[in-house]
Amino acid sequence: MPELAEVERARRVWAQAAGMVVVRVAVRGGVRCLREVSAEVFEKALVGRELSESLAHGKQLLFRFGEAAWLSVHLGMAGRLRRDVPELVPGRHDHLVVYGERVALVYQDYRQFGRVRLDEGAEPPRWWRERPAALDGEGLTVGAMRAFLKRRGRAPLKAVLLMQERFPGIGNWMADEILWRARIHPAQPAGSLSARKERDLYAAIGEVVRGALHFIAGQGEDPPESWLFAHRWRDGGRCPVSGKELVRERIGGRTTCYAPGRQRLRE
DNA sequence: CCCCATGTTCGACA
DNA sequence: GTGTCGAACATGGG
Repeated sequence: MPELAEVERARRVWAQAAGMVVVRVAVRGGVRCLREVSAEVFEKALVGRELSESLAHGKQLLFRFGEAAWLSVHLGMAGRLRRDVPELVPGRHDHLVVYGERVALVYQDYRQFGRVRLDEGAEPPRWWRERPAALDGEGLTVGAMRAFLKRRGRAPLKAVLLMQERFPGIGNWMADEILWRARIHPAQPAGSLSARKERDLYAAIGEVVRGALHFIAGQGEDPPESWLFAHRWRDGGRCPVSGKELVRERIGGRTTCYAPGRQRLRE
């Protein structure tokens, strides 16, 4: 689930409990996603503190407890955040539960590709302060995008769009959606776009990001049938514009869906 | 049993 | 050093 819009949705789930005071923390020992942080460290940092801030950026989540404890969550491939009852007995995949009087905040992740960390300090951790420009609003400029594409000139665009250092929050389906909308073949080398195609790509990034946030984070529903999203995993799925059969192929190390004809490789 | 999965990282190799 | 690619991570579903 977790690309930028699902991550924002997850943020809102915990943010609903803003102000709750932590009474207890439960941690599953020895799980990969909690790595270096022990139960005692979580307890010491969180108990008695209130959930004071909830932030999301790209695929990163950051929750502040009290003044100086920062709990960060990356959902990996299968992580989810939920609220549950304060009597909750953690299930097999509930790796971290932060209990308040009236609610429990749960991090669950059956594949354990996610990651939870704890940082302390009056300011957000360094990695957060140095995060790349966001993709909604005016954060990413065409110039910055173009420079990045040139630097990764020979790599397929599909792979480049997945690079979080420049396109934070874009994942497999959003990258496909963006290229489909911009009518660019996913294997097109990043450095080979015409000025016009660069503008198309830039516009498509903005549209897909804003649309995904609107539908998924805002409304809590999937994007409409007019998006590639609704068709990409169906066998025999067809391009919602041309009606032609979609193709699935491995490009840039990931399964990629595109509409041949609409998205052609060019010189 | 085999293959696949909305992600990241690490080691091998050019 | 730079850049790319596949495997590995842990689990479940088809």
